[in-house]
Amino acid sequence: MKDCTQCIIRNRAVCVGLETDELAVLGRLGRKQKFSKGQTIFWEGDDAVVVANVIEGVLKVSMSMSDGREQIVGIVFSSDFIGRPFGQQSLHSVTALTDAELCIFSRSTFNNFARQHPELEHKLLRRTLNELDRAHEWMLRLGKKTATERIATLLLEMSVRLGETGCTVDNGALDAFELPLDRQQIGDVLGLTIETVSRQLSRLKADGVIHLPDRRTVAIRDRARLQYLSAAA
Amino acid sequence: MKDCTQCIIRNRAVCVGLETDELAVLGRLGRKQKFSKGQTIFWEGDDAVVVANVIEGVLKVSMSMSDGREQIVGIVFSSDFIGRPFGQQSLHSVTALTDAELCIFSRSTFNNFARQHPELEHKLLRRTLNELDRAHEWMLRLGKKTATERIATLLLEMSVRLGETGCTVDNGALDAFELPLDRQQIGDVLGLTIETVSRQLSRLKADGVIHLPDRRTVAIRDRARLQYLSAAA
DNA sequence: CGATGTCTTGAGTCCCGTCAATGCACGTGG
DNA sequence: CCACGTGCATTGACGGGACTCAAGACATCG
Repeated sequence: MKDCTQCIIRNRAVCVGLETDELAVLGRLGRKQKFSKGQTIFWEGDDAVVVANVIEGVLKVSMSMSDGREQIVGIVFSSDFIGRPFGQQSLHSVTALTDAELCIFSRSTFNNFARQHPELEHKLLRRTLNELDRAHEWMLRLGKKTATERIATLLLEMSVRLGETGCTVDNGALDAFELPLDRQQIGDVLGLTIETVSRQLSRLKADGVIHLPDRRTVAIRDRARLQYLSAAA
Repeated sequence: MKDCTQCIIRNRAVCVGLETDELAVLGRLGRKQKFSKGQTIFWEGDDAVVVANVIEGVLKVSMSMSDGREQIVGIVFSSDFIGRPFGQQSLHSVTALTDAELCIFSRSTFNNFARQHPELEHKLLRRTLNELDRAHEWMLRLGKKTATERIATLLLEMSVRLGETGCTVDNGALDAFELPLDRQQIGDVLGLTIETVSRQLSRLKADGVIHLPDRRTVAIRDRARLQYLSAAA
């Protein structure tokens, strides 16, 4: 990596707040790498050898059971951080849902650098606390919500998070967007089967709440109603 | 707080690693406070004004929806940390499941102290990462597991975590323990109704996997089978 | 134009939720 | 000591929402 100061996620990733010279050091420790849609960055159970910043793209974080059931426990976007610093094994896999570009560090290298740069650890802490909040909200969804509520909640969240991925901070929720997930993956996020997902989406479409121009595209036609259906806490 | 060096969670809480003099400063910033079973430390939606270490007791971390549905998103034990540093609002409530004693700090005071003590922030980061791992495992449970699997998993986890609460690190899983949760709360952890919980427990008892001497006590008679039923990932 | 993978739709089933009654432990007061 | 009330927990009957199984529609690509 030649010049982190020009990085498009410079102001949003964990590296924000580092001095120019520190950034230069960090830059020399990492490398950029591209992954294509469907590629897995690392597997559940692997020794957690790498951590990374997401420069571009959308990736899923997932866990699975021995019989093959899979749960997606997180979706990460541009400027998010992946991997498990200060740990031995990663409990989850990370897979690219779209073509993606990452800024990769070996875990031990990153650990060492982080321990010498409290500002970086602080940013990482804040980020992890936010992730924990989000995980808790997902647990509420999975534990207590109906299929319709789950779908509505996910659509709203995707419209917000996909809207955030631009460089500015304050661009609002999108009314139309392309889902980076197929039906199976939506099911794996929400704890539903592919058929239930499909039926729920069809119903929302029939009710005029959303429009589905093609398999991957969602257009929100009645955001207020979708919000109501999501039973927002 | 007079003397943190004598604290029973001295070697397990986030304060581990602080020098004696730093510990003395931190000690003056906090105060010990007792809560009785059922008392709520802070509410979801409140301004997050306090954070705390759990000295003694078991507490639940929960979120709820406007219509009253409640999901327990975490259970915390002795030496765990509660509250939301570096945030404005707490997204969850924390309530004592047993009589408990906490070491409480105002959030802003703690934030300031933490920012000046990277070692403390580091410990907090590790702890938060562990919590995130645990949250992910819970998501897998809630999203993909059957009622039987969820109950079995919870019983095993409780047997382990209740076994850890002693001062030494390496005491193993307990074969008999008192649940700090009533049936409703078990349901709120697992995303099940009270009746389903009851039926599942009765069935495990009838099958000889566990024994239920009284409402709150669980004795594991066949751990291997319980492990099998939990469909451990 | 088939071949393939993904999505949708339908029919039937089952697990869990709902509603309701009963059981059990504990406490209080007659 | 027993009658009674209260709070949980258990158990049963029933219904519904999501899963399962299976077929059909649709798009993409060779």
